[in-house]
Formats: sequence, structure tokens, C-alpha cells
Amino acid sequence: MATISDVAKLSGLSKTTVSRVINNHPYVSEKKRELVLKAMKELGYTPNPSARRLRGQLTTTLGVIVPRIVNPFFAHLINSIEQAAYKKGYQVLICQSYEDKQKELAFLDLLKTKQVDGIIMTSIENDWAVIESYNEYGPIMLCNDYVNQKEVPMIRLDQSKGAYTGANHLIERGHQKIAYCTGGLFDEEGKGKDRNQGFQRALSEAGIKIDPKWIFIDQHTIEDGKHVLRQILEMKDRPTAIFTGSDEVAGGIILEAKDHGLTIPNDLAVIGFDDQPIAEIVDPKLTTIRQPVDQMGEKSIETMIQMLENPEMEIKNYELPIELIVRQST
Amino acid sequence: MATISDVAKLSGLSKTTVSRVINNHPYVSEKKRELVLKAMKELGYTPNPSARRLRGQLTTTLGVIVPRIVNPFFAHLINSIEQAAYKKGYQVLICQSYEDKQKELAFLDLLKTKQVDGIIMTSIENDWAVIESYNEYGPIMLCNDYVNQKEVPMIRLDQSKGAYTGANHLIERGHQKIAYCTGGLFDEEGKGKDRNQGFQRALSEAGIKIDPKWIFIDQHTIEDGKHVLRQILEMKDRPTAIFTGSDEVAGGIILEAKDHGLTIPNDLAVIGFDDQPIAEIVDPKLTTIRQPVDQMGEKSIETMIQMLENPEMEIKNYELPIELIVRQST
DNA sequence: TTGTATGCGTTATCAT
DNA sequence: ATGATAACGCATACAA
Repeated sequence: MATISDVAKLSGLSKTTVSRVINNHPYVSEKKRELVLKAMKELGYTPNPSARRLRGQLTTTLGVIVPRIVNPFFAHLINSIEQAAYKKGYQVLICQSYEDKQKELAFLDLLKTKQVDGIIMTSIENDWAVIESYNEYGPIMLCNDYVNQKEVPMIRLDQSKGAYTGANHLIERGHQKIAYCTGGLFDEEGKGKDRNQGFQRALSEAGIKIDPKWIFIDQHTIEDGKHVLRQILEMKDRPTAIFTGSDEVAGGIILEAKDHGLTIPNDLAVIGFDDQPIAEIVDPKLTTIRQPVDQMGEKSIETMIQMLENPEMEIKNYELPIELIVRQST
Repeated sequence: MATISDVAKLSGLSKTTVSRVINNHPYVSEKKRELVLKAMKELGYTPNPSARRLRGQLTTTLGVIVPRIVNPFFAHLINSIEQAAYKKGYQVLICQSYEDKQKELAFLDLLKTKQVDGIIMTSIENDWAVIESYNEYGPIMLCNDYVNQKEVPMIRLDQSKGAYTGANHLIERGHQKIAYCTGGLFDEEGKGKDRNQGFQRALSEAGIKIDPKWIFIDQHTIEDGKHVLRQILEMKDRPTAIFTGSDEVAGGIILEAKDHGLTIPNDLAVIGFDDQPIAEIVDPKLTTIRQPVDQMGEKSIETMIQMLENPEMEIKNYELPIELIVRQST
């Protein structure tokens, strides 16, 4: 591997001058600049990022932590973040936490060791109190997931409003017996609590009581959705509509419902969340709540770069609009 | 950021001893080892990978180049590679080439600058002659995509056989008018040529002539599939079956066909490729050719690590079995 | 405008 | 069993 010294030697100049050329510094004569450029090309020289990082330079690399890329929502979110970052000259390091606290912390170490300039977390496993301790090494922000601390930079959606809108849509369609299916828990606190609140608010405003047996927690995949439907089938008193926290779960419910001879939305109305590609693939097509993934990526990068350029900047929180997409499943 | 010197100072020992503890070297007394461990914990010390890499160490990091992670096939392939790598103590750097030659080369520079120990390419944009020049910096292997050089380590599938099997399945179902839809070209050489060959062989063995107007090239997405179906609808002489190069395209075809009142498989039989989740989501469920993604990941990592441990090893090529999954669309 | 010398954090070599 | 020191490749303070 050719080093800066090799380039210096070949061009008959000093390492300093070569370094100046690499970094577009002024005070280099045009003649020598070309000499250096020529030598670099001849040797196929690439600056060694490790050495640069060690020297304390900016890495122009950002870390993005996601639970798992096989989840299409996160694949698209990463994609939009990466595209936006690329436009600004940043690389993106994709980190899969697999929802594991330890892994998440290991990725935060990237910041500590200057592998990345900043980290965008699309999901958060550890308490913020733990994450916060890494903040001294560089900016950390949340995109999609969030915590209840105002001083954390966040790009988030009004999940509560999204769930409220979705639930209301079901109520407007005349449903009273509404089941609820979440990827989190149905607690006051804890994962997915905003959606829970929005859902509860819509129902309570309509004077509908929530039936605990129609609450399904910790549901994520198509398989989970199928399982949920089978549970519903076994009930004497069945819901006429179901609100789900993801298009995948909603898709699973629809698939299994059809297999059991149910008609969607007549026998069971289903509403999803995310507006993933699957929403238009299932039959009937899925009514769902769209998350503006592209905007989220753009805004995250914009915010991150601002923080990098001006570390003393005041913390900003952005809330992006969420939208109900009515299709055929309701 | 705490450094090895800080740990040395706090524990009252030398950097060397600390380094020995970090790297599990022998010749360090139990007493001092514990002293070091305690100091490391107290300072929240993490070794700086940049310094290690600069020093010439193995990085225990592998690069994986994919066209784009929003393609579910690649998301799953990455996932399986990452899982296998993790078991062996390796990190994975995910690199999206977006099918761009320049980006691909930029990622290969990771090898040159010792950011990664080796690179697994799941797609290849540049000629192998170009890629090969990076080989001196570390092992490069292909997984999924391939080139016609024997001396390149590859984990591949018998795409020709897969296409042959799929086409034969359609023929056995009584079809004579079979369309073909590929993500590549329909050339002798060039992308997707193996599948082309397999398809052609099946048809020619059955004495069927291929109709050029039923050949669709460069088709990748659900939208592409919808477009293909619309083109078919405009034909006076329509095919009764279509072989596609991806489940997504097949899914698009089915969706659009239903929108236009066609019945699958009666009016048009459709066969996909990959056995992605979408194959079980569309209605009717998709007959497709399964690619053993998990095995591909496992085998890639196994091979890569062998090459890393024994650089003089002879080049190996593996061919994994490909399987026809018959569902309802044919 | 150009060059020399230093240090970033780590590990291997060579003492002791 | 432990420690001092050099070197990895680079960018900067300082000197010329």
C-alpha cells in the first residue's frame, strides 16, 4: 500500500506538501500540485483513514443503528439516510443491534474511538441515562424512536396522532369492537406508549371501552400476524376491526384471514402502520399510516451535520407529519 | 477518551503490560492482570481500532458489497452473512454500491487501507480484471454473483439449473407460449446469462421457439412487473405463462393482472425467483425458485475465514443447491 | 511557498 | 515477568 511518503519520494517533495495537496490547502504552487497529483495517480495512492482518524481528523462517517435491516421499514430508512448523507459527503456505517443492549453499546463505542463523527439511532434499547454518557465523544441523535428527554435531538413522528387518526378511521367506518396489536407493550410507559395513548384517546372519545382480551403485544412479523388471527378465530366474541402497529403484522392477519374464509374488510377490517411496499401487495390492499421515511432521512442528516459544525447549537426536535392512507382493507 | 497510557498510569504499570492483558498474551502475573482489568473498567477503556489498524493488526472486520439493501433478497443475504460472521468474532461493514462502478471501487479501497480484512461481493459491477488488482491487499470473494474466472473464490448457485427447472415446470404444466423476464440482459454474455441459458435449454428441449417480443430485460421492481403486464395486455398474441427473474417483478405482474381482471394461473401462470417473503404474501402465492440464503452466508464466511487464516490456500468454488417451490401461481 | 519534527494510540522488538 | 522504545501513516506547529 502506497503511503504519503511514497508519494513524497516519487514527486521529489516533502510529505507536508503532499498532505497540503490532499487536503486542498492553499500555498502550494500549481506546478508542484500537479507533480503530486501525478505521483498519487501513478502509485494508486489512497489516504489511510485509520491514520487520519488517529490523528484526530473528522471521519466524515456516521453510524446508523437499526434493530435489523431485514425489516423493510428500517431498510428504507437507512437508505434515505444514506442517500442524504452521501450528498453531504458523508459515509454511513450500518449497525444492526438486533434489539440487544450490549450490541447497541458496542456500536456506541464507535464514537468513543473516533470511528464515526456522530451516531443516528433509529431505535433505542438502553436507557437514555446510559446512552447519554457517550455524548461527550460526539453527537447522538434519535430518528424514529424517541425518549422523553427534551435535551435529546430527535426527528420523530407524532405516533400518538397517527394511532388516533387510524383508530378514528375505524370508528368512522362504524366499528365498535376494535382489537389492538402492537410491537411493544400496552403500558403507560415502555415501547409504543404513544400509539397506545392515541388509540385509547380515540376510543374513549367515542365512548368505547377497550377489551383487554383484544390487546396483542410484542407482535412484529407476518407470522405473528397469522398467529393473532388464529387467536381471534378462537374467541366467541370477536372484534370487527383490528389496528396493528406494522404493515407486516397486518399483512399476516389478512393472509391468514383469507385462508380461513374470512372476507376483508367485511368480516374484519385491518389497518396497518408504516406504508411499506407490502401494503400494496396484499389483497385487499392495506389501509395504513404512512411514515415519511425520506423526510426523516433528510432531516436527520441535516440536523446531524448542523450539530457537527456547531457543537454548541441548541437541541432541536422535529416532528414530521404522519398521514392516513386509505385503501381497501377498511 | 481513555487510552492505554491512562490505563497504564492508573494501574501503575507499563503500556506493554496493559497491552499484554488486552491481547491475552502469556507472561503476565495474575495479580497485575487484575490490576489492569480493574483500571480498564474504571476508565471505561476501549482500545482504539484506528490505532490497531494502523499498527497493522487484523481488523476482524469484513466488507460486504451489495447493490442495495432495500432489495429484500440482499437484506436477507447480508443478514445471514452478518450472523455467521458474528459467530466467528467478525464485524461486517455493509456497503451499498447502488450498481455504480465508482462506488464499488471506493469500497474496495477499504481493503487497501486495512479497514477490512477481506471483502465479500454479492454483486460485481466492474470487470474482474479491475477488481483483481485489489486482491494483493486481501481476499476478495464472490457470493451470489460470479465471474467466469476459475481462480476467483465463489459461492454460487446453479442459476442455469434453476431457470431450467422453472421453465420445465411451466412446460410440464402444458404451457407453450412462455414469456421471460430478467433483471439483466438476454445476451450470450452479460448479466443473468446463466438463467438465460437454462431457460433457453428447457424450451429448446421441448421444441419450443422463443418469441423475442416476449422477452423483457432489465426488470427489477414491483412497478417494473406491473409495467410488463400492461405491455402483455396490449399484445394480440399473448403468452400463457411468464418466467421472471425475481419475486418482486412476479408480484407486480400478479397484482396488475388481478387489477385487469385476469386470473392467475389460468389466464397467466407466473413463476418467480428467490423465494422472498413476498412470495407467500401475494395472492395467489407464488411458485418460485428458492435461493438458500442462509447457506450462502454460512459458506461465504467459512471460506473467507479460511482464506484469511491460510492465504496460500487453493481457490475454492462452491455451488449450492437451488430448489423449486411450487405454490399457487402456476 | 516549502520543509522538519512531533504526536495521535497501539503493539512488536528488544532489553532487563 | 515486566518495561522502554520504535514504528504504523498522517496532519499540524513551527521554522526557514
